[in-house]
Amino acid sequence: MKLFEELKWRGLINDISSPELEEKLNNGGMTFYIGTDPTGDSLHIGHFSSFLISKRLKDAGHNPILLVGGATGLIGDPKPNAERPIITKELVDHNFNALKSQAQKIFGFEVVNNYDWSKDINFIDFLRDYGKYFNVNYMLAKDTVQRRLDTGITYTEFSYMIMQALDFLYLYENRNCVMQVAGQDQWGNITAGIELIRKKIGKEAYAFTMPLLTKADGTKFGKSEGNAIWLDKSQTSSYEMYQFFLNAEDEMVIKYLKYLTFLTPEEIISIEKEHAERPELRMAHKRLAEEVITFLHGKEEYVEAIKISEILFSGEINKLSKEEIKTAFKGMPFYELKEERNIVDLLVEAGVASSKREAREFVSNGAITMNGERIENLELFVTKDLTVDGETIVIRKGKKKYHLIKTA
RNA sequence: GGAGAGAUAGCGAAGAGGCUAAACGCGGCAGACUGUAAAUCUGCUCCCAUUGGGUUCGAUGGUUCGAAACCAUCUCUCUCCA
Repeated sequence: MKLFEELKWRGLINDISSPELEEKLNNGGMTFYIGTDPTGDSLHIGHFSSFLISKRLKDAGHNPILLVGGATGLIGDPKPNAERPIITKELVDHNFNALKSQAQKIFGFEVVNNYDWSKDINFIDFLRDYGKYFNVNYMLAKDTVQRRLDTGITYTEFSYMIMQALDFLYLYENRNCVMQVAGQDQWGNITAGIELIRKKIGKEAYAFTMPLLTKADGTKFGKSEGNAIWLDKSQTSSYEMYQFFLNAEDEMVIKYLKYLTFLTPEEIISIEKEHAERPELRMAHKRLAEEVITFLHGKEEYVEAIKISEILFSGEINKLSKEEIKTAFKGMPFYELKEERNIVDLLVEAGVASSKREAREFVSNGAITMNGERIENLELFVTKDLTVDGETIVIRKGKKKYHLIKTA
């Protein structure tokens, strides 16, 4: 399978700037860029899918540049319904450095910052040298702007696409970067760039976008119990990530395999077949988790994640040895129990519940187990005698959320 | 600058003086059923509390026994006009 055909098969191509891109992609040798804004200080699973595509292109002989938007991050990409709050330069700076080091560590990409070439453009030159190439009517027609016309959009965010177009132009002229790859929501910004390059220097630039990865119900992919899945294992442990993929909806799992792994089409097709026959075994989910965790955290972490999962879901925590407990919960944050506590107070203090009211609700619902045993007594007094190994109490809320209590 | 409309809990959206801690929908969190899935059903979802209490409806003042609702001023948003 040639590169383009494979990308298409994986469902990674949403829009494409021109038909001749197919051949160019297959031939290799293009320098391209993919961008993200430093709105947070860590990469999450959403970045992962788009950065992986860069890796795929790199492996096929293209040359990726990762742009982290130190300048565009100061402006804000228009969201569908609301203006973004402006964030401080210090924060953007901090986020930039964090994302840069993560991206280099995980993917090994060259990282550039659009602040470097945007910061010195003065307003008059900007209007004379670039503003003349943007027709407001054309800008208004963009989807990102259209959607904001009745809720309002400031000049600042309206200008975002110009900044992104300037980036493309700059990289084209200075780095011979002829292609941009991004999520489908960037299409408007990208075509603004292609247009600028054509008008200002008379050159042809290319781009394609990938569909945004969603869950089966169309909502955002990459959240678990309200928390984002981060790529850094200190923020999202391998165990949590394993659980995230294992819990993925059946109807999406094959799509995720295509998006998020380097398994060959043949392998994925055979997994799909197996999954269709025995969905309850969740072979596809397990393979997905294996591929992603191994790529991000390494084989050892993956093995560890499985081990922890098996122990926790066997429900027989009280049968574990001290050593096994240690292994299972290695690296998991814990709450230190200093003195004896009523169960309700403990749940709040340990962060299991957010208020006593909620803590009572959990207990009366039967959502709380302690060392594998369901707690239903609101008056229960938690003492050292309740530890499973002399120092640890394992609290489970609901089916999947675990908390550790250690006694001093 | 002028004329209208609006601002309600995480979001959307009712409410037009006491029955309102505020309908309904979404989202979120639990429970049941399952395969640690989906769908479905049930409960919870401002804060603290065992009954009960405390703070809310853009902001600040006021009218009233009593205001999210009425009045005044202010802030912000949208639509239209020049």
